[in-house]
Amino acid sequence: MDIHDIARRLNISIGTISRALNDRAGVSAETRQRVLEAVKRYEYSPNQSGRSLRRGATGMIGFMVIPNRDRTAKGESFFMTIFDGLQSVLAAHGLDLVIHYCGADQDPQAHVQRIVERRMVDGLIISQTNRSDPRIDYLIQKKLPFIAFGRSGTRRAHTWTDLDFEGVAEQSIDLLYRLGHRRIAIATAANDLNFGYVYLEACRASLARRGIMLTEDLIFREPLTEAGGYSLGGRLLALRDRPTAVALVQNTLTLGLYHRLSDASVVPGRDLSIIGFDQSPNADFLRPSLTQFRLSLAELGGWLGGHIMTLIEARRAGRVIRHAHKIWPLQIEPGESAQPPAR
Amino acid sequence: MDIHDIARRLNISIGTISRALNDRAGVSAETRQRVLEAVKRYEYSPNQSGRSLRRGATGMIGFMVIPNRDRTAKGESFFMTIFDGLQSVLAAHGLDLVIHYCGADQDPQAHVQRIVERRMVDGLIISQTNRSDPRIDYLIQKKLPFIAFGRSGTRRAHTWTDLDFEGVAEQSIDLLYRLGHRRIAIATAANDLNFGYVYLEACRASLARRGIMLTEDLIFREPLTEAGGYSLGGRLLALRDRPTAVALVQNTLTLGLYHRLSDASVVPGRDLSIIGFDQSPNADFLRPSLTQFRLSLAELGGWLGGHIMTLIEARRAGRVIRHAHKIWPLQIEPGESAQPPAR
DNA sequence: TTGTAAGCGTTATCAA
DNA sequence: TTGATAACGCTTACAA
Repeated sequence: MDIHDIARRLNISIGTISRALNDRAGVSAETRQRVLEAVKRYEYSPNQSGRSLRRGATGMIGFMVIPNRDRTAKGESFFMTIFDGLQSVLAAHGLDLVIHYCGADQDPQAHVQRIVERRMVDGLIISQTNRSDPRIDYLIQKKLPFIAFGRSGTRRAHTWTDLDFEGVAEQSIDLLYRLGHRRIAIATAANDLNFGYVYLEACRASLARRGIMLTEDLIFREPLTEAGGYSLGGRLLALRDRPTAVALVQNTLTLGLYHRLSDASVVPGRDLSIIGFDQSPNADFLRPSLTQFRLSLAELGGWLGGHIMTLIEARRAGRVIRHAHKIWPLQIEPGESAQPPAR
Repeated sequence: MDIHDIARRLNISIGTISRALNDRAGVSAETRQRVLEAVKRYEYSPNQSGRSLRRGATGMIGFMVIPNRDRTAKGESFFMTIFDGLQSVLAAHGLDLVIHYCGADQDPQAHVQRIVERRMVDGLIISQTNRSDPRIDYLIQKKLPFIAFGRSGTRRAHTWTDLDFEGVAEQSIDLLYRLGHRRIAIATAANDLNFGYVYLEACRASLARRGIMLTEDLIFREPLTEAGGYSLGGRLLALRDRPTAVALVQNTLTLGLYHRLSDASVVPGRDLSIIGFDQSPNADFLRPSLTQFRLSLAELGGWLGGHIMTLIEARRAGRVIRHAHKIWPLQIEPGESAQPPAR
C-alpha cells in the first residue's frame, strides 16, 4: 500500500494525496476529507524512507547512550525519566525519539560517525561526555544540531547542559564544615568522565575557601559501581587517620559504601558522615537515610527537547544560533548520614 | 558528499561504487581498492534513506520500551544488559539497534503502529507484554518479524521468550515449605502485566501441590515500585494473623518491603522470611542478604538477536518459520532472608 | 484546485 | 568488468 495505490483508489493524483496529508494549501475541503478517510480505511501511512529521502530530513532525534565501562553507573530510572520529558516535547513537533545504544564493545566516536554520515537523525543528544570528547568536535564540524548532556574540555561553541556539580560540592562541603568536619574525603570517578573532574575540583575549591587543603590521600577514585563503593569503604576503613566524612560524586558508589560500612558495623552519620549526590530511587531506601541532592529530570528532558528544536529550526531557517548552556541546580535533602563528627 | 561525487572524483560510474561498497561480485580488485580509499578520504557513507528506500529494508531493529505506568519498575540496568547482548549479535549482521521509548503519555499500540506503518524497522522486539496485548495480533497481521519478550494471552503463533516464573514460584514455595512455612503470602503486580498473573498462578499451583490453598487474603497486589513494597510491608504488619513468609514477583517491591520492615524493627529472615525475584544490582546490597534468583541477561539479549535474525532471514528467503519459545531458567541464590519460621 | 513530472541517493538490471 | 538507466516512495515546482 503506497501513495499510488491510494491515488488509484480515489481516482486522484498522488500530488493531491501528498498535499492533503501534509496539510498543504490548495486542496479542497472535500478532497482532503476523502483522502483522510481512504488513508484510514486502507491503513496507509507514508513510507518514512521515501519521505526522508525527499525531504532531506528523517524526523528523528537520536539520544546516544553509552553503557558505562564500569557497568551500570547511573541509577535505574535516570535516563528513563529524562526520555519522558524529552519525548513529549518532540512528539508535539511530530518528531520521534530514537535511542542509540552504543554497545560496550563499540567505539562511541565511530558510532556517532555512523549515525551522522548515514543521515539517520536530524538532531542528536550525546551523554556521558568525556573531558576530551572527540564527538563534540566532530558534530560541530559536521554541523549537525546536537546537545551535549555533560560538559567537556572543548572550547568550541555548542549547546550543552549539565548538573551543578559546583553547587553540589559547595553545599556538601559547607554542610560538613558547619557540622565540624575538617578531615573530609572525596570520592570521584576513576575514568575520564568529565563530571568526575568537575566535581573533584569544585570540592577542592570549596575546601580551600575554608582554609582546608585537599590532600591526595583523601581523594578516592573508583569505578562508579556498587563494587567501587564497596572498595571505597574498605580503603576508608583501612586508613590510620580515618576521615570523619566523605562526599561522593554518585550514588551507586554510595550504595556499595553503605554495604561495606554495614559489614564492619560502622554506622553512617554516627561514625562516618556521608553526602551522596543525585537522588536515585534506590538511595531513598538507605538506612540511616542519606543526605543527598534532588533535581527534576523530567524538566531536564523538556529542556533538551526545547533546545534541540531551537537548533533544528534555526538551521532550517538559516538563522545563526546563540548556543545555550544550562546548569541544573540541585536541592540538598538533609538525611541522617551527615552528623557532627564523633569526638 | 553523495555517491555521484565519489564517482566523479574517481571517474567511475556510480554503479561500480555501489558494487564495491556492497561487496558485490564483478569489481576488479584494483577498482575496489580505489573506491574504498576515496570513501575513507572523503568521509563518504551511503545515505541511509536512499538505501532503505531502494532496498526496501532499513537495516534497523527496534526495541520498544514502555516506562512502567507505576514508574521505574524494571530498572535501566535490566534492559541495558539485554541491549548489550542483543547489540553485539545485530552488529555482526550489519544491523543497528534502535530503542523506541514509548512516552508515558503515549499509547503503546499507536506507537507500534507508527513504527510499523512508516517502515522504520526491519524487525521489532516488544517488551512488557500485557495479558491481552493488541500489539501482538497487530504485528502478526502486519507480518513484521518480531519477538515478544514476555508471554501474553494470545493463542496465535509468534516467537516469544520469557522468564521462568513457574520455576521461580516452585523453587520459592518449595524452599519455604521445607523450612516449615505454611502461611505464605504472595506479592504480585497490581496491573494487567502478564507476568503478574503467571507468577501468581504458579505460586498457587505450587502451594496446592503441597496441600496449601492460597487464600485471597494472602495475595497482595501492588504497583511494582519501592512505594508499593513499602505499602505491602504496612499491610503485612497490620494483619492479625501475620504470614511467616512472603514471595515477591519483583525486587523493586522487595526494596520497599525491607525499608518498611526496618522501620518497624522487623528483621527479614528472623521475623519474616522473604524470597525475591530477579537479581538486581540494588538488591545485592540488602541486609540481611536476600534469597533471590539469578539469570544471564546478556545471554537473553543474544538469544533475542539470534532469533530476530532467523525471522528476518526466513522472511527474506520466503521460508516458513517455526516460531521459537524459550523460557529462561533462574538459579536460586540462598540468602539470609529465608529462615525457618519463628516459633 | 488538481495533475504532471522532476528529483532526493541508493541498488539492481541489462547492455556494452 | 564496467556504464547507463530504471526503479524505490515520496514532496514539490510548475503547468493546466
